[in-house]
Amino acid sequence: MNRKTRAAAANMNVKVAAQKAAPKKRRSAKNTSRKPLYQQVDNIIRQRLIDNVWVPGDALPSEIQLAAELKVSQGTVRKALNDLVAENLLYRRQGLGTFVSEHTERRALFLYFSIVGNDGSRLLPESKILKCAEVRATAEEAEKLQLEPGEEVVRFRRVRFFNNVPTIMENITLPLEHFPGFGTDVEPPNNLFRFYQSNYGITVSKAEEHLRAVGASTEEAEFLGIKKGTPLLEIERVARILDGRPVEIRVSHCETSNYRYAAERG
Amino acid sequence: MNRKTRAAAANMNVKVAAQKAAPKKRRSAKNTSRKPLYQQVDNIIRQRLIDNVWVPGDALPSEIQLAAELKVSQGTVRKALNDLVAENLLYRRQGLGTFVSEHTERRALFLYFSIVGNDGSRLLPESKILKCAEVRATAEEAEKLQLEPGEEVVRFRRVRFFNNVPTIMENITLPLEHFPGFGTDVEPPNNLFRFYQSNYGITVSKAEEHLRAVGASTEEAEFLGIKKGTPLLEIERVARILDGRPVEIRVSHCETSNYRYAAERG
DNA sequence: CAGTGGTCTAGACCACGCG
DNA sequence: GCGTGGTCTAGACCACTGG
Repeated sequence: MNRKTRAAAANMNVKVAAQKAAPKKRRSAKNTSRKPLYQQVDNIIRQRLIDNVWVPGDALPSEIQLAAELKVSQGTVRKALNDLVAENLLYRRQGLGTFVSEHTERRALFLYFSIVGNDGSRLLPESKILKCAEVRATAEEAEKLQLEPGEEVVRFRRVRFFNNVPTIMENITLPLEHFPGFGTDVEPPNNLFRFYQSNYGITVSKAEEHLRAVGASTEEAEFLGIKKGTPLLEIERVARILDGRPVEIRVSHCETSNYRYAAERG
Repeated sequence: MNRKTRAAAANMNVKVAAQKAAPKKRRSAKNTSRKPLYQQVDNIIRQRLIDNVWVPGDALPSEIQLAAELKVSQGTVRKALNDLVAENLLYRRQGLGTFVSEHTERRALFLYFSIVGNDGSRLLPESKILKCAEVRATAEEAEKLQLEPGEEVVRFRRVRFFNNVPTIMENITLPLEHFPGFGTDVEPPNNLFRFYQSNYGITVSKAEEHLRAVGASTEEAEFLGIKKGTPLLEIERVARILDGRPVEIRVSHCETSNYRYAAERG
């Protein structure tokens, strides 16, 4: 349902910091704040993304318009925008404009799903939810989600399939505060990040993953059709929104005889 | 021993592509090649790094000097340099200059070693080599190292310790062609990438990693003090040099009850 | 065609590191 | 003080997109 609380915004005091060069004349006041102009511009735009002044899919004003509004040169705006593009928050298309990134299927697949076939092929799994409940956060969950101990969370478990072969067992924990009605009012779909975005206005922008090897539990062995104790790849992920606040914990156990977790370094 | 074959270089025909604007006058020939100027500059610098015209630790000429040499504006050189900095090939220090990146302990730790403690702490393991031999590449090794099947490689096995606790078992394979005398003339040290760089002029610049869960072999169980079949985290890594050619395969099996593999996404 | 981002230039001043 | 990279501006032209 609903979407974007779209802040009242845009009535903010524009004017970035201080004045720049009057190329041939005297210098006047210097940059009063400490940060470079383009970082201030970056922060203003970033804050507008956080405040949903512009939501995923929207086009931003053109460089020239932003430059005029913020009283800086086009080049300074460009640098700020390019930094945001490098962070995957925006993308630009020549001749069209600058847009807020969305969690498309493709984006989810390449940016937040690291499991590939043994040959390197990428495919998105299907999902089946096993159970779902509103419960109190454990101490560990509360710490990772920056909640008070005992605060309410939604916790659910699902199994994921590649070509109808069960391969991954997942536990997902969400702070109930940010996801009212989750799992009771509506059935969560396969692509959760897009769901968070379209239904709760919550855009995941980065995540940390920690991996280890564990043995399959009795339940996992049953679902995955393997022996108890079979080595599984555990991926624990904490996903964060634009301002860095954590909004999801996901612990996945993957059967890796036919799949791999892929990463690049350097 | 030795280092840098430092190409004869620098006698190359400078002059990037075509001529730029004479701001107020007529336009002349356009950019004859297809690529943007700054990419051509990037490629020239990149090639000089590949050719060891500049070796790790060296300072590059200043932006102004490069701009003059290549007949482009300082801004164009700057963009090319910043792109290379973003790839970790160079680094810049205000007031000092632009330098070629080295494989320092710190760089190795943060860029190419992903194992952290359960609390997120980073520490470098010690190593003990178990065996080392020059052998023929298997079909799989040959394919991953882009060699002809049966070509000679150096293969060695080592165990790695955190605080004297054996935690990781590794198999490493190198093409003998690039590493003459490896493991016979000299004992390979703990930090291999720096060793490759200082002794063979080979700089690893990126790597792909593939992870899965496996059970400990009899030998691994013995060395790591665990039961056979205990789940271990397998990290298979192919390391590449500047021009993309693979130079090392490393397969690590990590005992992850006290350690994690850490990654960031997004 | 007008409007967008992409490239390129020229030149100014700032901040830093070192002698 | 001088040379380095870092920031910022102004303005030109190119390349792509859409109506």
